[in-house]
Amino acid sequence: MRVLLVEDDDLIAHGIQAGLRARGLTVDGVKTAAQAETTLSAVHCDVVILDLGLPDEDGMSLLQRWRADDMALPVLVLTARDAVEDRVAGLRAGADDYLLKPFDLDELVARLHALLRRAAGRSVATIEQGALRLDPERGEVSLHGRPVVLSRRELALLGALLHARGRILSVDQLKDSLYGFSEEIESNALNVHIHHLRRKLGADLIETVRGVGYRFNMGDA
Amino acid sequence: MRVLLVEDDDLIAHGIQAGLRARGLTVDGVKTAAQAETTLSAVHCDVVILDLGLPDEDGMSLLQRWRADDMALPVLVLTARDAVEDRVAGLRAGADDYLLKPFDLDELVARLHALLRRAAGRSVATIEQGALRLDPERGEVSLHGRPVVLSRRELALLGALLHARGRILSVDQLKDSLYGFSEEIESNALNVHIHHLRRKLGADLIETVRGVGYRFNMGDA
DNA sequence: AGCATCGTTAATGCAGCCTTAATCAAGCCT
DNA sequence: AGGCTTGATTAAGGCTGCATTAACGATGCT
Repeated sequence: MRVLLVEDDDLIAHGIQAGLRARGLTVDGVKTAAQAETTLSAVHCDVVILDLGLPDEDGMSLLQRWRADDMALPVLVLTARDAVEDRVAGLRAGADDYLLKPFDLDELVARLHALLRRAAGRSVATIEQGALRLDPERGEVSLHGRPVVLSRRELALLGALLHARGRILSVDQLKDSLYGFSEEIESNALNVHIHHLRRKLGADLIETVRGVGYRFNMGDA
Repeated sequence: MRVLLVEDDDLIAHGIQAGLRARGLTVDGVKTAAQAETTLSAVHCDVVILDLGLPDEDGMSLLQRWRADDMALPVLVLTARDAVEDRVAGLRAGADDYLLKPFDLDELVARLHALLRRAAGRSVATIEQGALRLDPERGEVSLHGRPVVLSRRELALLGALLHARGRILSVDQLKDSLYGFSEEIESNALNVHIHHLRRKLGADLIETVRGVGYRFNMGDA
């Protein structure tokens, strides 16, 4: 899952990025509304975290513009102000959720996952597919009821594949989902992670489509 | 299916070509309006992807000229994101579809297939003929309900034959459909692919018309 | 600081696909 | 019937892409 973080305060931005990355989310951080727009038009993101106090444009008006343009991405608004009317105005401007600063990182993560869930049309926190169960929020996976320990990258990869619900994802698409703008990779690392996932979950769960990409095998219940 | 890609940016062009080829489409890439015209007059194509920002002539005027000349080929226009009015103008100038850059490759492929479908007068995504079913977009084939795995060339060949709806296609026509301008072949490779197709689908589906070519046998349900 | 785990890189091996080419079968002609 | 042309069949080789493994470096934990 890839998150765009729009936050001009370096300290806060850094903290959020570290926290989210540690929990397996991919984060692109930008500091201005203009950069946010550029990034969104260039890469695929799943959710936006938007601080309202930006240097170049008020976050609220940016959000309103997005919604006017039919930008459907879930947006979580961060606001320092404790004014109640800000909250109302934020939601009215099209925010899907909001959080007052200072906030608890765990709470932010929980709300992000809730937004992602809602955007995917799921009502429960876990994704089940056949004998596999994934709880993205807690980072827990089980197969046939037995817990399986996955690393950060493996979790992100499995999440992306499951999220695609059996559609084929190219290596580039998977890379987009696993690696932020600032951490591109050169090698076949993704290949290796696929291999590790297969070793832990069984070779048949992830299917190779030669010349195109990979897909999660939904075939067997 | 053969696609003419008119795009001057090497990076974008290369990405599109790789993606389309991986999905079994044949692509000829050119960089200028002049080359596009030359190519179109020389070889048969099924659809054109046209970037509006060309070095020698504005894509829009090129398109208008084509339409004035009764060029009926489906054209998908690529345009930069910010030019909303371009979209309107593009459609008015005769584009059959448009896509904003940057775009998702899957979306491009989906729209191309939609255009091809529309041009062929089909409303559904799959082609059914007797016990055979082909989904060109997903690259899936089934015979008597059982899935059959075909390679890239086999898919392209079967697609061309089905697209012709029982008309005879000469070996040269089939080659045109399978191989782009830059990848001509010398040998009887096409013969071999015909053989493989017959082995997988049954010998009677593809009929040989001696001295002329091949045709898909529509006779038997 | 030392240890452990994870992630990336890079090298190697394997498999599938495509083409080539050689041989075989079948029409067609004289 | 015999030879010639055209297509069918099969095997072999190369290429490409993916799988696999090992090693190195980074990071975090104790």
